[in-house]
Amino acid sequence: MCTECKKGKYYMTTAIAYTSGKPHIGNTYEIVLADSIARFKRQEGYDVYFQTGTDEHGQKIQIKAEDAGITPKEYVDNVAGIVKDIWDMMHSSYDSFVRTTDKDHEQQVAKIFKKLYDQGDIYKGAYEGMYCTPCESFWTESQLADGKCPDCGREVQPAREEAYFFKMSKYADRLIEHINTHPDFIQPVSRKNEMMNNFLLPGLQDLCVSRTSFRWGIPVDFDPKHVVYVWLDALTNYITKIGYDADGNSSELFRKNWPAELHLIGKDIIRFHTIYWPIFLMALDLPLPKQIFGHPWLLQGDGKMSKSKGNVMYADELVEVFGVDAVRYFLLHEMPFDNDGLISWELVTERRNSDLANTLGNLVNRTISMSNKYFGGEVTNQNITDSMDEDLKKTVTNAVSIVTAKMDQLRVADALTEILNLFKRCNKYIDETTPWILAKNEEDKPRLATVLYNLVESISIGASLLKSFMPETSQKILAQLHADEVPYEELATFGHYASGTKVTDQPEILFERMKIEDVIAKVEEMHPDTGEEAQEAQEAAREPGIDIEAKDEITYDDFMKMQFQVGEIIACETVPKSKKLLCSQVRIGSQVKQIVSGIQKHYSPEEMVGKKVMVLVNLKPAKLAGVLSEGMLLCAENEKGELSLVVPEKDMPSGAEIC
RNA sequence: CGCGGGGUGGAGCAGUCUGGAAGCUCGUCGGGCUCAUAACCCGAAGGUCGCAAGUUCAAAUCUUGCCCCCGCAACCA
Repeated sequence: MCTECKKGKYYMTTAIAYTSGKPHIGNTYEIVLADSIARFKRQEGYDVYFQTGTDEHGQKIQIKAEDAGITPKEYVDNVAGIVKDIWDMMHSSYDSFVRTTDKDHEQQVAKIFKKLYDQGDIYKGAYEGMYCTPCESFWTESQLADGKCPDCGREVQPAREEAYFFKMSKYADRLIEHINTHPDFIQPVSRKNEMMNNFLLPGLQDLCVSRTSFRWGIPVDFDPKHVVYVWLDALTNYITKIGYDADGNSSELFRKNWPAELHLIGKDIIRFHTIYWPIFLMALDLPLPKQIFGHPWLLQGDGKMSKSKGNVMYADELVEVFGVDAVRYFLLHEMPFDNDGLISWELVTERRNSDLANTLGNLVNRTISMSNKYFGGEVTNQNITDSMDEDLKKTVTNAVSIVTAKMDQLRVADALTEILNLFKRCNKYIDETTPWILAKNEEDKPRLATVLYNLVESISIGASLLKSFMPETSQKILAQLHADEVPYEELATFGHYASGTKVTDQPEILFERMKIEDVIAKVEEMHPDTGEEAQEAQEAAREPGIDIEAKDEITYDDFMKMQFQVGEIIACETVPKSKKLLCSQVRIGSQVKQIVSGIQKHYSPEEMVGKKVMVLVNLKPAKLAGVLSEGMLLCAENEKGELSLVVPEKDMPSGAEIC
């Protein structure tokens, strides 16, 4: 037990990250958000237990591993390591990192499955529907497009797959009752109606909880050709990892911490957390979590960068350019409560400059310089007050209650804004009191000392409040001031800084201002090779307008690996599930290849037909939106992103080699 | 009618549930100041709140229709 914790326990979790690949900045957002909440709760005095982790089973991972020629376990070990590294790099203060391949988890999931089966909540049935073999997917009649697979457009066959199902309907009324009587259960509230109207009120369908079509999962012990399918495996991590035991021998940790106070998740998986998870818990006769917060997404904005690169933003690159706390600050500050947020290199740079370099960093720096300049660094409270001090003190001492109120509503961005307002108020105070004028008259020195004391004290309180959001920066500020962190309970009072203390005589700049051009240059340096088309460079050389990033030199042999031929488009149609893709049948010599291209915005299927175009023929085939693509049509792209197919200047026969 | 999100001064957003003087941050322009990281402080300009109709004394906010943008997960080939 935490003896210092006066406010009781607080168990919170993030969703576990799927280990199919390196998490991008949008995935990383969640852990930072969760971490700031966890740290703040600790600061408030709660006994926090904070769990995160990785979800490591499933067909996709099995396939990825096969492609990479390694075992699924090797594959997820690697990715889980990457995830953990990123979480650590962001200074996440989790208490526990669960992996769904952990033995204890796997054992409990198998036991839970058995228990639910024995008590009749899980039954054996069959998944019936139309099956598309290449896509390995079942579809209901209503999902089919013209009687064909909505993904790839191919024929489907009626099929049956044996599977276990969970009887959702049995618990639906109890869940509806719970949601109605616990208005805070689903956050933001707007999501609640969505769940009720779309899923609960129309009647819940039973959930398929096992699969036989792949092996990479937790086997159903009494029927080993099945593996437990995603949700019963993934969601249960919240209880298994803290020591739940289906046989009733749950650990101390579990008995103390369950039910969770907060599940923090992305808005895309709200349904699973607010419907299936509570019902699983009811079936296990466990209490439900207090609150589920479905946060919005962080989308990549369209800065200058993305056009030429199409690259994804990752936390490690952002940290390398901006530093951990600046990235944390951006993620937390920029993310609104129930709308999606935007991120781009430009936006982060601007935010960092204006808020962190100008408002905060410069404030700390100028305050310390003045203390050094006027008093040799010694900060003494002479108690020569003025009416203009009152407003400053009020802003500073009120901050904690406002921040706490915002945090209680999980309005982290608003909480941070409030702390920034405190620092802005300090900057204003400097202008109001004009210390450089006071410094000119010896008789004003006591007043000047008081002004600087008030500033140092205000900054100390602000830095203490900042601790949960930007731990490193908070620490650095306090260190430069030689101030102690102000305990949470005392943040609403003024005057903790020990009068007569000396601040550092060598202030370190907290956040250097950055130029957008420098940031972009640095980013481009990190992406020496994006594997884009070479002809873009030729295009750019001819037109005066466009320069693109230079790529590494290649050898003649490299070039000769690529086979280009003239292809004639003999048929073309849109790809049903996509808004950008066109699927063309391209005749190349005597054969016909199917090629998918992201050019729907620029060409209609009709105008494609009959064109003779440049085709990269020996590109490894891949599926786009479920449709097989066996090559690439070459296009030129201008700065607006407009595309033009590259065609031979004179008429050439289909199949002619381009070299 | 696949699902979902959105259209508010140059940029990013709040406000919409619970109608009642259109707000925040950044940028721009002007002024002030000089302790400081070309920073800080003050002021100003700038908006048919996507379009249309309706309800109302009153609509960004409620109703209906329409237009447009974006995302829907793994290198848009």
